[in-house]
Amino acid sequence: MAKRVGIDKHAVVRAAAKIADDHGWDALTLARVAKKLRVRPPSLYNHVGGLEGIRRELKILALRDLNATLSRATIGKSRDDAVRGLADAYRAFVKRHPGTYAATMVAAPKNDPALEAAAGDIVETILAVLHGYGLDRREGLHAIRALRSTVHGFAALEIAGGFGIPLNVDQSFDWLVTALLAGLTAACSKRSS
Amino acid sequence: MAKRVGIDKHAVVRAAAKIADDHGWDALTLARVAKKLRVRPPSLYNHVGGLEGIRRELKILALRDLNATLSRATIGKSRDDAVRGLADAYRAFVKRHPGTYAATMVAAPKNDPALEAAAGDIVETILAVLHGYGLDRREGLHAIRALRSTVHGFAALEIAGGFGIPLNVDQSFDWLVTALLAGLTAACSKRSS
DNA sequence: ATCGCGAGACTAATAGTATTAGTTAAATGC
DNA sequence: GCATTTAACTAATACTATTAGTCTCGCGAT
Repeated sequence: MAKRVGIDKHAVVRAAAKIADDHGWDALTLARVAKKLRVRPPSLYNHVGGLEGIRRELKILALRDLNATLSRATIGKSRDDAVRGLADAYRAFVKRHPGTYAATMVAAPKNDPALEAAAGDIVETILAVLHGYGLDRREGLHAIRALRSTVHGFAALEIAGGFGIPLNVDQSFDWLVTALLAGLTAACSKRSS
Repeated sequence: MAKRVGIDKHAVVRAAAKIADDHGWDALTLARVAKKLRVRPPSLYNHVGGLEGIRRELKILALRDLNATLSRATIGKSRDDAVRGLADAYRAFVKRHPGTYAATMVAAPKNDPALEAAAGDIVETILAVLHGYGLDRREGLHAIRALRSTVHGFAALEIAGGFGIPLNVDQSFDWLVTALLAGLTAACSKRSS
């Protein structure tokens, strides 16, 4: 028999990421991953916990990659510059890796330390970006949620084809981020008054 | 044989909506819909075009229901009041009908007049709400995208369990809408200057 | 009232999915 | 060099959607 093809967990997850990005989240099946790796589907169980396991691994990978991307996009910047850099990087990541990003949105079971750590790191990254606005912790958390909601919502609608009208999408995104920055500045000045 | 159970397309779609809302979008299968209607899966093909057909019908239903909800929430209001009413109604709809709402997010094939009409109606509704700000058409379309992105993003993250930190979610939503209103007002005054 | 036919249910069969159990051979460790 | 572990396999099970073909109920026309 053909033995020791030489795959490991990392190879499985990378193959899964490529399939999800190239053909959509729904195309991510064990059969397809196995085919790409030139292996029979049951063999994958030696490396990952079935389809659910692959999705979980992919989610962790996606959160880490996203965090790395966001961190890289904000070094040396502060306040509005940093927020714009973060927003642009976030949106670019989603457009570049739609399937991988979709993995971050699937509901996950509780008590998964690796997953929670990866998610928490992103919160930390965004919190650091917002630090320059001098918001207190409570306002900062509201602002994080607002920023995530805004960018996620726009990117999600964009890749779902939700923007049918022929109007420049980059400009719309810029408009949205500008509006949010105005709100952020307003919250900032309200606090300092 | 058991004949003439008495189901029609509408009954199928309603059953599908209930399943999606109660057990999640992924639980929407032909087998499950058939079971709920006390019918064998192939019988459903007499009323809808398979699973894809059910999803399409559900998407149309969802868009119409959402539009009706949004319209109802904004009558008699204008400007910030109307936007807040719209945002609250949108979020409430998503929380009340998560599966139905998920149907609105699935990619659909082009050239589907019923679908495009339903989607266009929502754009019209939001555009009417934004009319009070005196934005030109281009700004208005940017604002629509911003508003949709914002509310969709927040609601999507909320039902996906993306807000793990113990901080009042209603307050966060209010914070976000307020920030967006600040941006909207800023865009409005910039134009009138 | 009954005949005919279409609508709407059914059964059977196919193909694709994940998953588990049990097997075998290759690579690794002593 | 031998034993053990690892990683592949095959086979089988239980889902899923879907198509084809059948049957019968009920309605409309005669």
